[in-house]
Amino acid sequence: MTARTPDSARDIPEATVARLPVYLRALIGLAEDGTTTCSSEELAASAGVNSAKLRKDLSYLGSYGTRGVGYDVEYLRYQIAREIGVTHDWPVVIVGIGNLGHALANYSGFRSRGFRVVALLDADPSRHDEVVAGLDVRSFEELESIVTEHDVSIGVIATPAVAAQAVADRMVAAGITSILNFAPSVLAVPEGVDVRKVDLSIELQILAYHEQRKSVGTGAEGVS
Amino acid sequence: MTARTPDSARDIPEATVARLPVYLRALIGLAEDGTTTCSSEELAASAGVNSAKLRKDLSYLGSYGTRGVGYDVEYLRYQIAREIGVTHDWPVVIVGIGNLGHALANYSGFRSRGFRVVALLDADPSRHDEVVAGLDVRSFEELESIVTEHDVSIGVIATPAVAAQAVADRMVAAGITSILNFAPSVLAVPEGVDVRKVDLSIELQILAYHEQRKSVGTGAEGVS
DNA sequence: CCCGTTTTGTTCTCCCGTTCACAAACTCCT
DNA sequence: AGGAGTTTGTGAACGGGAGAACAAAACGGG
Ligand SMILES: NC(=O)c1ccc[n+]([C@@H]2O[C@H](COP(=O)([O-])OP(=O)(O)OC[C@H]3O[C@@H](n4cnc5c(N)ncnc54)[C@H](O)[C@@H]3O)[C@@H](O)[C@H]2O)c1
Ligand SMILES: NC(=O)c1ccc[n+]([C@@H]2O[C@H](COP(=O)([O-])OP(=O)(O)OC[C@H]3O[C@@H](n4cnc5c(N)ncnc54)[C@H](O)[C@@H]3O)[C@@H](O)[C@H]2O)c1
Repeated sequence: MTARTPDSARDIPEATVARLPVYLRALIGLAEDGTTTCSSEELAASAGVNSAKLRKDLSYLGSYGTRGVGYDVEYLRYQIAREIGVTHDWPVVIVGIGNLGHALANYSGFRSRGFRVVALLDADPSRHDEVVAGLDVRSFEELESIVTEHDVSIGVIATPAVAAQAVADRMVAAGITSILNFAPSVLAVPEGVDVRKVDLSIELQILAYHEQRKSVGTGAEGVS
Repeated sequence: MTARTPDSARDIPEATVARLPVYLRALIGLAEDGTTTCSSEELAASAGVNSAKLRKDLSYLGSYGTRGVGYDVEYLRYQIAREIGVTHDWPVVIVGIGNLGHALANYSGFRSRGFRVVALLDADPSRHDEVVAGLDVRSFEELESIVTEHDVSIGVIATPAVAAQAVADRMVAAGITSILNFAPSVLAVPEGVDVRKVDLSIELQILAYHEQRKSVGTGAEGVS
């Protein structure tokens, strides 16, 4: 049975969870523009969604708005950040410091959005001399000690596809419970470990599918 | 009743479209292993999905299997590739050749999966000397002529977020109708233009949310 | 040639997510 | 203070997708 959870721990729909970061980013943008209050309509426009959907999403977190007025930008921003869990930084390790790994290591958006890269690992010894974004590239063998030392629970895989499953297995064994996978491969992981994949080719192929259909439409298909 | 409409009756659900590239990749993997025939069960396992879902997805394309036998790997592979539209290469331009743009330009997966990078563009003149992955980095001003010359319909944005909307506008004006956006910003585009976004921070924050919930029992940090 | 086995293609049901529409709640103005 | 004007929060309808279950089709063995 599920443990009864005191007061928070309502279960937020997955689709809503996926949009909370978008709202958070929109709120940060509004705050930087000096906006202190916003309506659901304005925030929805900034986030690129329907305002009814936005309100329903926010209602899962609680009643943080004021009817007739709107939302306090700073307050809502904090509440969403707290709900997502990015009021403090999460330590992250990146494995596979090739083309993509370099870009990720140099990505400044990590720090500002609740994450801190604590180690860069690669299996290729010739990479171990290198310093990327102020961090040594270290041996993949150090994974376990680094995970333990920094209490890392999130790992990023940027190795070739053939190595991805083995890297994931090592990560899981070391105690990592969330994996972001950039390699184009299907990962098998135990229950309780979350995997999300980012796959450039799939995104492009989805675009290609729709693109192909657009050009078919130029020849009029007279149903109607 | 669906009459057998070999080319027209395509109303493929979006969720299915998003999985077709995964099936295609699984089939390529099977073919490389020398497998000539596979059941829906095997293919589903390779693709990491439920076999019923796989069969239903494939049924939208047509009846390409043989009952009691399974699917011919090469034949199904071709049919899916044709449906997605990657039997020939799509020309692609990448705008913003910074950290991420370099990685993308060097990514070999483009060629092998139905895409061909025809130009790398950047607004920064100091980058124009560079040659990346055998291509000159060219001025963003050349966008229109390149799009026209190569009949490009797909563009990739890898610029900072502040520049993304302006780049998208120029792309659309130049005739591009599909955009893959790596910048963390919401793009507004006209009807008929498809945008897909890849957002590292959002993926990590979704993982963080679930990670936070996992550790609810273990002594929360900073819960006030 | 016929029957049992295998596996597809499809139907049916359930669940999740989206959207509409509106009552409740708050502010401001007179 | 009271009413008019706003805007939130949510109940309900709707549509699409996931998964179980099964009938139809192909193959092989006797
Ligand atoms: N480059 C891109 O833009 C891009 C885009 C989309 C997807 N990807 C995918 O991301 C992955 C990495 O791409 P890349 O271009 O950086 O490749 P790359 O070959 O440049 O880098 C891979 C790195 O992983 C290291 N590595 C290999 N096996 C390892 C192991 N077992 N443990 C630890 N490290 C290991 C290699 O030493 C190398 O440094 C690939 O799977 C690729 O398909 C890349
Ligand atoms: N580096 C990563 O791993 C990573 C990960 C996720 C998202 N992103 C996002 O991808 C984008 C690029 O990241 P990056 O690290 O490569 O940044 P970067 O600063 O290294 O590169 C950006 C490039 O875009 C060019 N540019 C700026 N304005 C332009 C314009 N108007 N037209 C054409 N080119 C222009 C710049 O000259 C520069 O070369 C950013 O939006 C970033 O948030 C990067």
